[in-house]
Amino acid sequence: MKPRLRFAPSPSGYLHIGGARTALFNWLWARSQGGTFVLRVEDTDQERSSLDSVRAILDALKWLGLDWDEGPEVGGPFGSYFQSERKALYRESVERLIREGKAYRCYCTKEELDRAREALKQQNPKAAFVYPGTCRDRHDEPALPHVVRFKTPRDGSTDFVDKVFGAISTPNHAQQDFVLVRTDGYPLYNLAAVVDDHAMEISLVARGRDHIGNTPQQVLLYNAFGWKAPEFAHLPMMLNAKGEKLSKRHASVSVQDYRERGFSPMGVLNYLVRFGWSFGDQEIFARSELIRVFDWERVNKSDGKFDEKKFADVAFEHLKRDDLTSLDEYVDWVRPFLTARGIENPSNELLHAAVPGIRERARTLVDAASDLEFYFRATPEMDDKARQKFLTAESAPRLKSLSSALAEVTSWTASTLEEAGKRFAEREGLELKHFAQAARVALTGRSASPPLFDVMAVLGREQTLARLARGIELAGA
RNA sequence: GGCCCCAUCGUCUAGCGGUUAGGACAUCGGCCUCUCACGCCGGUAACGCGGGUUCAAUUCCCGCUGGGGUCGCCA
Repeated sequence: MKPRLRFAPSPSGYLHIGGARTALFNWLWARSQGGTFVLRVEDTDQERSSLDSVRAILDALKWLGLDWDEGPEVGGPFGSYFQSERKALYRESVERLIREGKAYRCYCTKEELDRAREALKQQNPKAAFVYPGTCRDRHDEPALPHVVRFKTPRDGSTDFVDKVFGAISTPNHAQQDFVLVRTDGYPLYNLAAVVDDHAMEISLVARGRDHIGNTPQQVLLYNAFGWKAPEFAHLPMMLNAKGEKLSKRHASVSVQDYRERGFSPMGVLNYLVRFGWSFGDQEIFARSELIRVFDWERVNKSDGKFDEKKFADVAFEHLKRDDLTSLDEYVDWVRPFLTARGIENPSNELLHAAVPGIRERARTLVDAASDLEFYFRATPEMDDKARQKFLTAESAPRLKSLSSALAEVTSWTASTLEEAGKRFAEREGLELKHFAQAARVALTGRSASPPLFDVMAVLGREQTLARLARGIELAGA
């Protein structure tokens, strides 16, 4: 049997980096097994769900390349893939439970319960409020406003085997009569997830460890319905540097943030996959390789702390290596970042020529755009400090003779230019370092750039000589 | 507090009874060099504690300690 997996985000914000990791693990397993990856939108909370969030989450998943076989936009045999459109199914299911005495209507109001919860908290801040079962055996009056609660068995235990954590057993007395349906008729997470996972024939549910506590409740539901529960795999949590739940207070937590910061999709995925999963000493993976080697055996149990430095390094590795990011991809990806810097329609040819020289020094696409900018401005922006330090009166005559020497070069390539430069240096009794920085500032406006003769080769004869001329002017003044 | 779970360098991790406890990031030196990077070489740095089991425990078991999750008409 080919596995069916799902990612079931609730559309109440952007795609969280932890959510992206959950999606990734599900996707990887589906892809590696020739299974199906389902995307289901859990929008049963009318208050918090929004279409904008749906849009943002789909966009982020697409950007990451986590494509889904069934779900929004693509449809599938088990639709709708929006829970808000599946109310009838939940209603039917829960009515059956009530009929069979496995669930009951509860007429306690939220206000009453909140008050009780509050009162208990006053008495004992650490005590947890447990619904006392007031309506368990109350006379049923379906016309009155009510929620529906599950009639949790008072004794025994609920067990399941987790693919990551192994056997987990929870005594039923530790559970309470949890709510299945709200007063407004909308189902709650546990009910909707179970009904849908069953209806959509999900065979393995992989999600964050913060869900491990309601797995027993879901297993209870599967049993009550007489359905076979799927397999479960819980992933260790991603914590912030202090070991707390990851929040935007301490780091960027949305996928969109990393996209905007100029990380590549695989850079993001690679960091995420190594968080809680390992493959010997290997740190860097291409997408296809990941699909080939991913498995649950190597998923860790212990939580980890999110490390932006490591993340940045992994992302850089992907941008740097052309076996991981092709030149064409790089050019496509960096283009919007150049546009953001005011460079309209950067030439494809120039980009292809210039990118190889900057990719090993630009840690992100944002840096890359910054490093590339001078190529696209006939008069590059001058860094004042660089100019004062290197475009000195002493440098002017040197640049002048260098310029003349270069003007003689007939075949304008990095190696012929370098030869010409070295011959020039020898003739003048100079070393490269005596004029390289001045030339660099003239050509790029900065004191740091790719190797001088590479820059000249990319710039071309005309631009090189024009920029040197301007540098000489600035230096001579 | 109840219930559940976890425990190797600062961080991510390898290790699945016998290793000089390995790699990566970070950090600190150095090399390379026309700058900045990349790259290369090297250093500092970990098995939480206490009991068992065993000829032998980082590894298996128990306890402790520490950490995390959860206890909603959120998901």
